[in-house]
Formats: sequence, C-alpha cells, structure tokens
Amino acid sequence: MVTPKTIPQYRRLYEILRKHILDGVYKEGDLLPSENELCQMYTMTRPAVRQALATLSNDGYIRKHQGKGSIVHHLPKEIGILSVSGTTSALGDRNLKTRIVVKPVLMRWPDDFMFPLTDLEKESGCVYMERLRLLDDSPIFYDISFIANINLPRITSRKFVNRSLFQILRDHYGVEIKGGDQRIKAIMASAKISRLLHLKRDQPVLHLERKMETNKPGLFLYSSIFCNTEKYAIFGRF
Amino acid sequence: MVTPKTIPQYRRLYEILRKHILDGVYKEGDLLPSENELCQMYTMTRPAVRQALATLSNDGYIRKHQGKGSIVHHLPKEIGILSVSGTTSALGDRNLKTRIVVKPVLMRWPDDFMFPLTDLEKESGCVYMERLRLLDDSPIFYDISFIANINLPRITSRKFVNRSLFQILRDHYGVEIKGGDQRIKAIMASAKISRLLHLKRDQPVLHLERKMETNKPGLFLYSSIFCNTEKYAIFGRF
DNA sequence: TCATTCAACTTGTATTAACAAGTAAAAAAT
DNA sequence: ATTTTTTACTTGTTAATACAAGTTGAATGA
Repeated sequence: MVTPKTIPQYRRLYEILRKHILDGVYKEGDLLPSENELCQMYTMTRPAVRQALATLSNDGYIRKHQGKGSIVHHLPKEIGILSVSGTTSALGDRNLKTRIVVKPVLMRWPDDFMFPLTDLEKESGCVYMERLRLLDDSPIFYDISFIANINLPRITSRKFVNRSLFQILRDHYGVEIKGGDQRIKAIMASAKISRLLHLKRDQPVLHLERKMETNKPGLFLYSSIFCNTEKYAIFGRF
Repeated sequence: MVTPKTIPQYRRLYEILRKHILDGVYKEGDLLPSENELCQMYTMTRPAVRQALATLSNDGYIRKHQGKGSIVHHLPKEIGILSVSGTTSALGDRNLKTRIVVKPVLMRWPDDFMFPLTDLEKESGCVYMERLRLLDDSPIFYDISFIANINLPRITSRKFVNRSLFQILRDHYGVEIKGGDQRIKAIMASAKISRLLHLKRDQPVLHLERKMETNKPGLFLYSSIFCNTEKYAIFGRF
C-alpha cells in the first residue's frame, strides 16, 4: 500500500469543486462562486484558486468567461478514462459492469506491438489482460491491456472484479495516469469481436489504440479498445 | 478586418516556442531551456514562462518533469483542428488540399439537427458548406459545416479556396475557436460518402459530430465529419 | 421612456518573493 | 572500484499585490 503524500491546496479545491459538480450541488449552467469568494471560503490565495479553476476548465467541468464568472459545463459519463454519451437515453450510474475475459498473465510482448517499446520494457515482459465492459448489460467495450512488468509485484494475483485497473495501480503501487496518446480508427469487427460485443453481421466498431503515461518514469500502460458505438458514442472535449 | 489586440507575454512565448518545436529547432526528446533561462532570454517573470509552458504541455507539445525539465514530445500533423497520424509513412506538409463540395449558402437549420440549438440560433438561420480534405490526393475527410448566421456579413461571398474556414473567421470576424465537444462513432459509409471518399464496398468510416465554442458568446460552429481511417488514423492527446 | 454613462462587479495579466520537492551529477567516504 | 552523501540544479507550490479588461445593472441624463 502506498501512503498518499500531502496534496497541494489547489488540488484539494479542485477535488472539492469537482465533487460538488458531480453531486449536483452546482448544476449545469450555474455560476460558481467568484474567485475572491472562493479565496475567502477556503482560505487560500487567488493563484491557488485560479489554478484549481483552470484545471477544472481544462477537464471540461466548467467554462470561464472574463467579467462574468465560471459556468458549470454539462458533464459526460466516464468509464475508466473514457467518456461515453448515450445517443438515445440518459444513462445511470449503476448499470456498469466489468467482466474479466482473460485474467492478468505474465507474457512476452507481441512481436508487432502497436507502439514502439523501450529495451527496458521489452526485457521486462508484460502483464496482459482482457476485459469486457457492459452498459445496461450489453457489452460496449472490449479492452485488451498491456503493462510493462516493472515494479509491480504480485499484480497477476490481484482480484480485479469490481475494481478498475487504474484504481489498483493507484492504491497498491502509487501509479497515476498523467495523460497519453491515442489513435482512433473505424474498422470492421472480426469474428471474435463480433461474438464478444454481440454485434450484428457487418457492423463496424471503433478501434482505439492508447499509450498512457504515468507518474513513474518509463512506465506506460497500453490499451487496444474495441467499442460498439451503435447505442453509445465516445465523447470528447478539446 | 479585425485589428489584433496586444497579445499577452505568455502567449507570445507560447507561440515562439511552438514555432521552434514545429520548425525543428527543438527536436523530439530535447530538453527545453529551463524556466529561469527562458525568463532571462525573453525578459519575463517565471509565472509568465510557466503559463506558456503549461499551455504547451496541455497542447501536447512538451511534457514536464519535476527536477528535470521540459521535454519536447512527438508531434502529430494537424488539419484544421483535427490531428492525424499516418499508419505507414510520415506525412509531409505540402500534400494537403481542400476542395469545396458545396459553397457557403444561407439556409434554414435541418429539422433534426445533431445538437440542440438556442432560439437565437434557430431564427438566425445558418451558413452551410461542404468540404473535402485530401491528403496525398486521396480524400480523407468529408466535412459538413454549419455556422449560425450571427454577425457574419458577406460570409457567403468569401473565397474559401486555400484558406481554412477558421482562418477567415479569425481574420475577418475576430472569431477564435476556444474549445468544444465531440461525439465519435464508427458507421458504415452511405453511398454518397463512399463515392466522395473513394471507398471500397462495405468500408466503415469514422463519424465525428462536433460543437465548437468561440470567443463570441452564443456563436458556435458545428461540424459533421466523415473520415476514411484506412491509411490515416485520428490522433488525440488526453 | 429611452438611451447613455458610470460604478461595481467579474476574470485576465503581471510582478516579486520564498521555500518545497524531485533529479542528476559531482564529491566524499567506504 | 563501489557505494553513499552532498550539492547544485530543475520544476512545483504558495503568498501578496496591482492594474487591465470584460460584463452587468443601477444611476443618470435627455
């Protein structure tokens, strides 16, 4: 278990405001308290408040308007670090499940891996797993993950049910996702993917290849994700 | 013509460093000058330098490492505000063309528009246009754009060849894109799209629906974009 | 009544300062 | 020679302050 360090003030305010927005204390379209008010409320200086608001703005939770204030933006639902938005109905929070298709195993990296690897990564081998993500009991994401086996003792024996991979990495190994790159394509589903995602014949799927950076230098997470976007679309901000 | 205002210092440094990175003065993996060095070089204070670097980091041009410095990240090619990465070869700068399929016309909004519209937008009508984006002489993007006809005099009579829509909006109307939302799906190409993008039979395409916010309150740009992702993938950072 | 001006907000930009924390290489000790 | 410690860097966080610029609504004028 990794002991959490002292978190900076702006981060603390960020988490508070984010939680309030997600909990509906501040609703879409609402005006947040002004920067000066937040300074007083949480006894911090304006640069700290501004950094919290800037991060919220960057993550798409609010939009700032000079002379006006910070307005709460509508918010997408997040699964892992993917956002989805239903094209028909709004989607609740509880109908989200994860099913392990292949439990974490140690293996060599595939020969033609989707991203270039460092020598350290290559010789360390990788932890491999396959998961299926279900929304409303229909499979939406098929996620193949690769992690270099660097400083992750006993990871293959951990229980992944009802806990996200990211959460386990954070809680037990102190690994935080800091960002990453992704490539997106539209492809025809293979037989295996059609079966797993319960697709009709000749249905296209979204294919995401992601490389995620962590706070541990040299440690990356890789994912190859196949999405059924018939009912739900991938949602993004920029 | 809109007169440009005085640009802030951090923005100026951002543009300089960004250009240097794009021009190859600083190459991928290079360490940028330290914050204090940049302060001296451009005679500004550290907060200004830090804001420039933070923006660069946010846009994915650099990655910052505490105790180490700012390292130049690899960079994707940008088309409009879409990034692409070739799956086979690196792609040059010159083989990028835009063809107007439907010249800008004024019309009513479609009845079942992809995003909800305000009353002001509805009664203003919209400027509609269709464009085809070619990479290496093969059509990659088919872009259908909608703009509310608010304070955009004579826009339908402007020449759009060799100039991006965003550039015209910025230069003549002072409109800047500040961010936006997008939905991404994988769909089967319709007959029209197959023809325009020179697709083989039963080939899937990426469909993006975007709503872009501008610096003018109430003015949004909407795009429905169809991408052939066989040779090039959409590239993203997060 | 209507339009204009003004005052009281808001966020944006800039300066200066100090210390904390992470990194890497030189220096010292074993 | 190897390991450990120190030192000199780097970026990260916090503080206090001032003025610029955009927004809004009240006060003022015609």
